[in-house]
Formats: sequence, C-alpha cells, structure tokens
Amino acid sequence: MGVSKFSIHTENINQIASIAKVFAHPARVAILKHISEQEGCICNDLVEEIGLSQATISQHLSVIDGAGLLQGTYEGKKKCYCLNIERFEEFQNLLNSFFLTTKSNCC
Amino acid sequence: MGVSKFSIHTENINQIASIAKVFAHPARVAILKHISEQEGCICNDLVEEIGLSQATISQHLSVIDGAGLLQGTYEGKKKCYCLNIERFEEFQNLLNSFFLTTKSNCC
DNA sequence: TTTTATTATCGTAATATTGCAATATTACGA
DNA sequence: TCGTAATATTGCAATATTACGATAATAAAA
Repeated sequence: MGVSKFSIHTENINQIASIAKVFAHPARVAILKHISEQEGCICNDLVEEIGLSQATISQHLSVIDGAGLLQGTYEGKKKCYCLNIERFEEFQNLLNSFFLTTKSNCC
Repeated sequence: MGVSKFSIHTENINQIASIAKVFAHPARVAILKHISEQEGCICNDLVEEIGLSQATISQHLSVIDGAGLLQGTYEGKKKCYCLNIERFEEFQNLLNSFFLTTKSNCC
C-alpha cells in the first residue's frame, strides 16, 4: 500500500501529522534554520551551505512553501526567502497544544 | 535515491527531524492521543478505536516505542502501553527550542 | 498440556519520498 | 534581442513507508 489513511482520523490529528511532516526531514530543518539565521533572508546559498543539489533544495523549499511557512520576494534575479513568522507560530502553537493536552490526559 | 542524507547535517538538526518523524503520521498521533486519554493505558483497543489492522497498529507502536515514548507493562495477557512523560516532555522542549531560536533569528 | 486471547513479526504489494541530472523558466543586464 | 545567472520543473532510479494477511510468539486459563 504505502498510502496513509487520512480519512479515518479527525481533522486535528491530520493537521498535527501534516505539520510534523514538514519538519520530518533534516534538509528542511536545516533550510529553515539557515533562512532564519541569515540577515534579510537568503537564496541559493542554501545549496552551498547545505550540500545538496540545487534541484533537491528547490524541491524541499517547495514543500516548506506549500505549508505556508515562506514568504519569497524577488531581489533582482535572486529570489529571497523569508520565514512567515505568523504561520510558523501557528505551527508552534498547534504542536504545543497537542503536547499539553496529551500530557495532561495521561495515566 | 530515497535515502535521506543525515551525515551532512548537525546532530541537533537530525534530532529535530527524527522527533518530528514520529508525529508525522496521523495513526501515530491518534495512538498517542488514545493512549493518553485512557485511564491507565490501553492495548488492542487501539485497533478498534483507530480502524487499522492489528499488524499496522503494532508496527506504528514500535515506531513510537523506538523513539522511547512508551512504557509497556504486561497485565495478564494484555500489554498495556503508557506514555513516557519524561521523554515526551523532552521532545516537546527540543521542538520548542527549535521554534524559539528559529523565530528569534529571523529577518 | 492444550486452548485461547493478545501482541509481534514476516513477507509482500502499493505508494511515497529523496536525490540528482537535464532541461525549462524567469529576470536582469549588455 | 541575446546571453547569463538564479530558480523551478521534469523524469528517472533508489530507497522508505504504509498497510495487511499469515504466521509466530507469549502468557494466562481450561
């Protein structure tokens, strides 16, 4: 199979899983860290910084972007990515409330 | 390929990704929620509750267990799982510091 | 000891993910 | 307009994940 069964779970459960999936690959975690560390965002430095091919980095970027975590603006030829802090905090809060409620309901 | 390149990343980055991976599937999120909601843990109720086969649930349980998030004790024939709160909180803290440092370093 | 209930593991099929080379696209400058 | 730099997309190949039936292993009860 290989297909995750989403339909059998609640909306909240699927949401938590989708959020976690974004962070479930080291390249994407590294990209987010690098983007945030850079003053004013970065671009294809990620390829050199992280050591994966341009195609692969671009692919990971689109996953992160698809989750709504990025704001990209063009500066000349270069596209500069920046973290969408509101969305990022939303993710943080959703994960945190999962942790909190799970913890407090436990045996 | 299909192989994630872990060796090119820092320990901390790989750690965040590994933690997120545990929560990156709705069945595992559902399992954790059910386990925590039940007074005193549960066992194969998960199969009925969640609607996946016993083999699949057992597989997901071993992923969660492999991350150190479970404490299993036998009560007669039944094996009752319980959340390892210390480890769970460790995960929460690691993720939270990732969120915090990423956020505060951002442009 | 045999049966029964519960959980784990194995084998396998279907699908997803990861990574890269090659190629397209985009936007600027000459 | 053409060339060039930067990024995105496409098309694989390799590997991982998910799911389940079948089968083992385990532990209590008959």
